[in-house]
Amino acid sequence: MLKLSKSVEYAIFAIKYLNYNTEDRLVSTKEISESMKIPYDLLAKIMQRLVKNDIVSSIQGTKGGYYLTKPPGQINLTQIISAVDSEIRLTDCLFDNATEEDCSRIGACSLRSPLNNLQNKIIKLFNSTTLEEII
Amino acid sequence: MLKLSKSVEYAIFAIKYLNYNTEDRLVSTKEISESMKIPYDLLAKIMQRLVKNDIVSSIQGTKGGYYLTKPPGQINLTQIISAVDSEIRLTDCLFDNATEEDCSRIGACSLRSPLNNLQNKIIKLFNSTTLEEII
DNA sequence: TTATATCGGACAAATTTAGTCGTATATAAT
DNA sequence: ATTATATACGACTAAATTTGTCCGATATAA
Ligand code: SF4
Ligand code: SF4
Repeated sequence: MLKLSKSVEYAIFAIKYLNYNTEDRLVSTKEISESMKIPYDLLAKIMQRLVKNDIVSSIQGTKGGYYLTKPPGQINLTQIISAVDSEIRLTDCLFDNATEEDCSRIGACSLRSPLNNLQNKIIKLFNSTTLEEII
Repeated sequence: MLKLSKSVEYAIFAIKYLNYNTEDRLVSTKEISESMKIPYDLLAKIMQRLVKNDIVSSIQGTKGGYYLTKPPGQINLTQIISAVDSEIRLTDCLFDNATEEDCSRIGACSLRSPLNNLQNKIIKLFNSTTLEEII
């Protein structure tokens, strides 16, 4: 269906919230969850993935929370999708070292190369779409 | 996951096959199915949708089958996705006359407009990607 | 009349996404 | 030390979507 996942939308909302609230304090998942009306447990996992991908940073413990690792202008859509969902793959074969396990047609498929070009264009578009424009 | 559906891939394979085999004869679903190794019943439905969207034309009955309505250069990815899957919608709200039924945030969502711009760019990219390049 | 084809919708299986739950760990405050 | 509040992590369930199947109807050439 070629849709952004809810998780990606939630991640964008969270980053937006952090961007407006990270002056000298940390923001908790609970605060974002309540303020943006995002299911707490789901958002918690999303935040962890954003941390793992160095988009936000975290401090554990009481009074802990999150803050943006870098300004929104340095965060792009590809990074968020990769962090929160998975790598962008327009088809089952469009990544390095794909084998017949991934798609049995892979050896003789005439679509693979042109679709790879298309995927590169999409990734390029998403690379150039920063959170600054979306927020 | 931002992926092309199998149905879209199958549709492209079918169009490719038609393009190479529609000199003075009709091609049946069975022939495409066997030649391209696509599940017959699924392909049959895909062909019907392509007909409905005027991408291919059909003749019923014995010796019936399909042929391309227009040359591959005049068929683009947006048309195929719309025909075979559904309209491209990057989020639940990104179409004309979306209401709160579609997304409760719709009234006050700051993401909607920028994501709409992004969707337009994707559609533009897909519009400019003709089957001639993919085939 | 028969064989072969498209047409159309209902159905089922498989996969993916969305959301939930339980537990462990970290840390500030009491 | 204990408590309260926070992140971290993984397993699990539920919902939605995609993929594939089945059945009956209609069309038409032989
Ligand atoms: S090899 Fe061809 S059929 Fe298989 S996933 Fe890639 S593009 Fe699709
Ligand atoms: S209104 Fe906002 S939250 Fe709702 S679907 Fe559109 S972009 Fe997403």
